[in-house]
Amino acid sequence: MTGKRAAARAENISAIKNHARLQIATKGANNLSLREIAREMNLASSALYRYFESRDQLLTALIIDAYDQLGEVVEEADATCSRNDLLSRWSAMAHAMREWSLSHPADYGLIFGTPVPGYTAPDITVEPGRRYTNALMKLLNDAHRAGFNTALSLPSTRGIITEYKRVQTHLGLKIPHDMLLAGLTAWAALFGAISFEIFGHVDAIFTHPEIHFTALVDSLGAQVLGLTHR
Amino acid sequence: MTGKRAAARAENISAIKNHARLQIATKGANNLSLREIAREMNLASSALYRYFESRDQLLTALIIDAYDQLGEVVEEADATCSRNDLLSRWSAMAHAMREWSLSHPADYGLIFGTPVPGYTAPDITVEPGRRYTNALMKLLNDAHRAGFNTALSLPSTRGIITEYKRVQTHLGLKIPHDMLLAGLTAWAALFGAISFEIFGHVDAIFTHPEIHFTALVDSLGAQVLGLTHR
DNA sequence: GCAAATACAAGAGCAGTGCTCACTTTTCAG
DNA sequence: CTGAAAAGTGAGCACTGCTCTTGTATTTGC
Repeated sequence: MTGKRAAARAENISAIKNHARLQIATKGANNLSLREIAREMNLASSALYRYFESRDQLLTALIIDAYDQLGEVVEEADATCSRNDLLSRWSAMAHAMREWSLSHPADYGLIFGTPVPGYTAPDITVEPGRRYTNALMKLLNDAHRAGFNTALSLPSTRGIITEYKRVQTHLGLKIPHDMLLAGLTAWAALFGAISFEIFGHVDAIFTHPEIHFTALVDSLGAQVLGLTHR
Repeated sequence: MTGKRAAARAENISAIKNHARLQIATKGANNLSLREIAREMNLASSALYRYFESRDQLLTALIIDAYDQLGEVVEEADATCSRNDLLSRWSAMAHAMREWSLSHPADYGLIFGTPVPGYTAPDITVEPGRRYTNALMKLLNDAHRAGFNTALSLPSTRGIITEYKRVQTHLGLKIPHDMLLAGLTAWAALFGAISFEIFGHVDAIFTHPEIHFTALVDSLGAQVLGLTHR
């Protein structure tokens, strides 16, 4: 089959993406300009449409890449830890996520920031989007199987039981509901903290955000596993 | 001073804002078009520049409005509760924030979503931006003065002590460091949860997000106040 | 009350955008 | 070697934010 051509095509696609990423990082996703990419690549603007159907499709490709990168980073961090050391695994994954986010703020904004009202992410994005969540879910499952019990208890109202049962089956989790709540809380706090930092809402508050982040992650981990801290 | 003219001006300004809000809600902040606003108002596009220097300035005005609305909603929710019922106050404020966010997703995205890289929010936005935070901070202070103690304890490393001292003075908080950590965690989890819901990251997971949200808020409140849940 | 100052509005125009289409050039397979 | 498919071109459409000049309405100082 094609040799020269396919190689050139793959190279062009990644070159376009790289230029796009740089533009998004410097001028924002709104100001991503296909024409400018074309200019930088010494190409007619219309030539780009041989590689991406539209601006939105380019963005979708970048979103998928970002999800994949994040997932890989998290999986790698998890893999470096001893399977039984659940606290370390959680901590490693959380810090890996923060560091990736800080070094790729534009990509982070792309996947966790304001979505375009009309634009519903294509189905192709859901699978890579689940990659990092799956790693966290596995950790929860492992924690349960290792015999950990969350400290907090949740009210057993009718509503929450049925709701969390659905969540369990949907996420493929077989853990007690209180642990599920603790896990979801940790998940929310993690992203809340990272988002605040990335989006510049705590610039004036912290001088060393990583110190606070470490404390936050440690206490969340201890809470999920039901350990009195230290 | 001016009578007819000033009234017309104020009316025009709010009319422009309303059109802008509608556009942002339906087509996203990126696709906000001054020309389209002008068309809808039967005005020349250049006439809008008598009211707002630029597109960015219009957005800034909307951001300030959004912060103010959010702050007001939170303050009102707080005011409906008995001063001593700290759990209810926390719960009321949290739910008020979620409900405002759900009914004003575009405004939420404007203030908590992906910022424009080059665009640093003008100083005018910081004061209204602190309004809702101040309400939460006051709650933390009141909780401390009422004698509550957070359950979790944090490691007293050199770094975190100096860092949190800075945070204390910056936020005007005189509370123990462990309570500060618990408060910041609750803050992050609250926004993480709301962001996930508004930005559509949990659409497939929850069928009744408010049920989970209630459980989340309750357990966070109990944790900050050092209560074993229920 | 009237003229001067001020605010408002209009419209043409500039440089930029995403995207399409007819067209030419390059590459690859049979 | 040839013909089809892929890649690249450039003009053009309808749109954008924003500026500048020109004309009109309103407010203000005298």
